[in-house]
Amino acid sequence: MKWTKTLVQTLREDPGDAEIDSHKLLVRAGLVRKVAGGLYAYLPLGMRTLRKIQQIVREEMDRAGALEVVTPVLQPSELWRTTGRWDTMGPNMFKVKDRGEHDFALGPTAEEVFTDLAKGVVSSYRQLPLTIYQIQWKFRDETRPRFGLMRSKEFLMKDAYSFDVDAEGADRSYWNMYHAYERIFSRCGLKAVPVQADGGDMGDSLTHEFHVLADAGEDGIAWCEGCGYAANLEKAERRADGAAACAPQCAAFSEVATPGAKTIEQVAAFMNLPPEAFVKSLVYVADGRPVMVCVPGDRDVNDVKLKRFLGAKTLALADFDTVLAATGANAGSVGPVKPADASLRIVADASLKGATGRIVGANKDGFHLRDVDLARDTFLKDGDFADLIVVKEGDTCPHCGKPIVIKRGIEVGQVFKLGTKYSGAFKANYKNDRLEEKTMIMGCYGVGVSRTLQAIIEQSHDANGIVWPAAVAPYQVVIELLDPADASVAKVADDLEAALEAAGVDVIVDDRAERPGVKFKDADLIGFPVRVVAGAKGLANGGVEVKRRSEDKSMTRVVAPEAAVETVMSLL
RNA sequence: CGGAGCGUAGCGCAGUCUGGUAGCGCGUUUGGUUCGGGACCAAAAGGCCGAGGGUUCAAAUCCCUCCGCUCCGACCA
Repeated sequence: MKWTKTLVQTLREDPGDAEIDSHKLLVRAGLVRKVAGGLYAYLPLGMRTLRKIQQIVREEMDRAGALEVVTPVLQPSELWRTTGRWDTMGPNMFKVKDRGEHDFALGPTAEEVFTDLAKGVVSSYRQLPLTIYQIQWKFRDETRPRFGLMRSKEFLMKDAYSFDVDAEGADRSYWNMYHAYERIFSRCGLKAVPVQADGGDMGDSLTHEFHVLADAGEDGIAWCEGCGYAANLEKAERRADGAAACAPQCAAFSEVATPGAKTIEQVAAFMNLPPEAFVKSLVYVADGRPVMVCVPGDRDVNDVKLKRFLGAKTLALADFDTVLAATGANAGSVGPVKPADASLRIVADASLKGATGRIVGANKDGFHLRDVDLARDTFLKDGDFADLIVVKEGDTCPHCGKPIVIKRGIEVGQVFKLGTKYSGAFKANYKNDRLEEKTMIMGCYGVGVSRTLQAIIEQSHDANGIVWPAAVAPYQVVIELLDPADASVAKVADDLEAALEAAGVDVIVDDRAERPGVKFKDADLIGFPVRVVAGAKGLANGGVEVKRRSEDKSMTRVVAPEAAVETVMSLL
């Protein structure tokens, strides 16, 4: 391909609305252009890379035995009502009506469609196990699209769904996809790590997210250098060491006036004590009933863990009136000792078990209690303690006891055991060999294709631009034809282009009448993995110059034009 | 959905406070000189100043309404 025959428009300056490097580079290198907030057009270079990632995904899915299909973007509301998600997905889903006032969704995912499809197509155990997938555009009405393709309203996603006769089969399907994902990301030149994640509405289901570690990542990941434990912060556990008792014996609790001090920070400053000396008490409403949660003063409640522990369907912080009614005080002065509502359920983080000598809210505005012994002064029982806080850097790894570090990650894929949540709702059954009706066991598996494109850039760039892994580069090789007007030099470039194309290499020839500096800058910005320079001066000095994008200029190899193909191939 | 900021040429921005008829850099086009890491000179094209309404002799500029975008937070398969 000749540069002048395709459409490459690079920008010298960063786009004003881009925040992170990969977003800036996507636009500057001419891969995408914004159409509107969260909506992007892919230009030829971006399209080529997107297709290469798709192709890798497709090949690995096929290799794993999954079958490609495609289902409509536009999905009838009936399917979503079957699982109740028409309502529970809420405003995240784009909803539209046809002229007959029938409701449709622009698919944000496709569990319903695929389950319904499998129900219609599968009737016998002989057809199972089955994994089907598609690569299709998905739509989410994001509250805040940001970071370019990372969080957009429309994105390309590969979603796969497995159907099995039993739990063991579902397990095999799960790990089959898990390993396919390892291959996909590895072939994309990405270091993606599987981390344990929360199953959301799916209960204790096994699920892993694949994350590309990057400072720009939106998810926090707890990471143990000791044993390799990796978990999304929503899920991450810690080993809670028992609280130390005060010595030799605790005084009875007493009231302290703390006028105007609402937050732990304020009370801690007022009493001149560290936040750890306090117990932070928050009132939530779980399935319509208020619940108080106690955590150490310097820690945050993990809503996901709390929701799971309470077995609640809905969970949110209580409003001020509810807090007042439950405790007798306004937020900022509430605590687990004698709340106004004596039947208020109280739970506490495991690290508070045995805690003594703590300061808690007095359930009376402007007052706190000191020297509180949780066992002595509250009705907390052993069963009310659980791991309920967000893991922090330095916490103890639950498996090996080493300290945990916190990293940031970009989620590029997730594998998920669904069980019978969807197949049950749709009565997606099959007949076993004894003519019994059985429900299929499902799993679902997603890869964010467009997001992966950006994650690759985020993980592989330098000050000059993108450094594409060869497998996903828009072109693997750029030939810098420095003297396009010189017929003999142009012929060298043409011959090399033809020879490389014959060898199956994607190559672009920069045949623009630009100065060399401009061409080099653009080549670095776009990040073609291998660069060949064909110039009159170089040819007079022995041949063409070959180097990798990732290499310093000093690594440049000068080779005779006839030998260039071999050199290039060895560098890819 | 709360808080903050911004909408002026394809891109990045100034001009707005203090109203007087539109500017800079990059990019684009033409000509010339250059030519191995984003050259220089000359000329040119390109704007309903986000939209609508109001004030005024006069509005990019002041006032009102709406829309869009970005950031922080909340939320998030």
